[in-house]
Amino acid sequence: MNKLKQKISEKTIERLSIYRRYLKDLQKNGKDRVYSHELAQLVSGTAAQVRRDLMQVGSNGCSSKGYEVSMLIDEIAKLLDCSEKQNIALIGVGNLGRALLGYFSGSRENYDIVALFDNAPDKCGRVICGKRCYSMNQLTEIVKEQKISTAILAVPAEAAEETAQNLIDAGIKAILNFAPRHITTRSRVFIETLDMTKALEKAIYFSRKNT
Amino acid sequence: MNKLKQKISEKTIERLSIYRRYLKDLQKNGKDRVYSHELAQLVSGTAAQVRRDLMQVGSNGCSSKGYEVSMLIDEIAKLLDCSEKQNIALIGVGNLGRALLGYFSGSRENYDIVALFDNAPDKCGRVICGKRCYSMNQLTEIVKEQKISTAILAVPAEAAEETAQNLIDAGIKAILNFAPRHITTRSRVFIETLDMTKALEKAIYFSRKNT
DNA sequence: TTCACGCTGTGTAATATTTCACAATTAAAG
DNA sequence: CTTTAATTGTGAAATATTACACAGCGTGAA
Repeated sequence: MNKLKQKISEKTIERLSIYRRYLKDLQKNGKDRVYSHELAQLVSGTAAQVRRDLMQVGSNGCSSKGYEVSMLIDEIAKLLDCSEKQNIALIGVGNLGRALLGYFSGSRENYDIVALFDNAPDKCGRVICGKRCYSMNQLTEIVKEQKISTAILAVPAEAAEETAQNLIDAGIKAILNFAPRHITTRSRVFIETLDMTKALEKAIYFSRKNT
Repeated sequence: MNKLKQKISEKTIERLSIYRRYLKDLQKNGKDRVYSHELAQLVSGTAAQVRRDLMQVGSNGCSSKGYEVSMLIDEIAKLLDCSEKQNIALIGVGNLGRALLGYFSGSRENYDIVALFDNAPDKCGRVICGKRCYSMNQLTEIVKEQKISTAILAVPAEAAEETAQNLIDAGIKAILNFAPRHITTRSRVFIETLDMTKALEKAIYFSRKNT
């Protein structure tokens, strides 16, 4: 029934994350069923697209009653989440880094920032927002010790590439990069860049085109 | 020569922004020519793709010498930038908002954050990082007064949709949304959502899939 | 000049992603 | 039970995006 291991596209993974967040809201509000066209609005997509996405998680929609919210959440979790909680490192504890620390701290079930890294002497050694800050030369050690799989990179642009390489060398498997640099690597590490400058310039461009 | 007004895709606009940032670096370093395959590395793309992108800005590449850096920068600016500097509003002056304010302040030539908005009484009325913070009910007034075209939305998820609607009503033409909510609207306003939670969950997912 | 090389510009092919459209299924009403 | 209305799952079409491949041109060397 479940066609095992057809690779799921990045776009679908992104949408699944969005669906799940909304489904959890629905659950909180006591709604226990949902239709594909309701989810479609969330991503400015079509109902058919939603159904295709959900098929890939082994969907269990019911004709004319839609999908069961709690089951969908479970199915998506089975796909997106690892069985054990994922440990995340935050690299760079400047203004942006601290904001991200606050943003990602709290009620996350399946991942958590467990270590900070920064070379500034006034930061490393300290505990910031409840997390210990280490210097970069402890990276490999801590990554191993805490089984950290993923890093959030919030260092200045000039330091991004070198730092990313250090992360890769330390055994990190994925990087969420906030520095305005697209990082290239020949390794199999997954790098997702959230380029805020690019996004703002794009928004400014289309502010004039969408009359 | 320049085939007027074939619509340029969002993806191309994003890449152009990235090319330009790199080109400015090259210029600073005294390099005055660049090949399409050099730019291709930046976006993990192919040389052909870069050449297609550059064609759309009216490219002027020269066989066997590549593109002239300063001319490319000018051509891209002619496409991406407006003639006058764009005024930006930042909505939500929490931790993330302040970090974004720092991030986007400084040496930007073609846009600038000129006004902050937040309803917290300890913030509105004050000047933060050199920018005045207003309360949300002054929005329409200030947007008109300062000719603000674009807003950066950094409010909590619960407030995102309502605030976005207020922005649209006030005449904003584009929104860069940092709240973890996908905002739907029937208006022609351009909305770009930078969904950090989605991005992190995606990174975590692929940290396990990329062997 | 002539040749060889390397790069651009672009038609065409290939791939990825989304949408359409409809048979099958379920629920509910009569 | 039969009919009606609504929704799912999915093949096939449509669209969007990327990559290939090569003609043509400029450059530099002989």
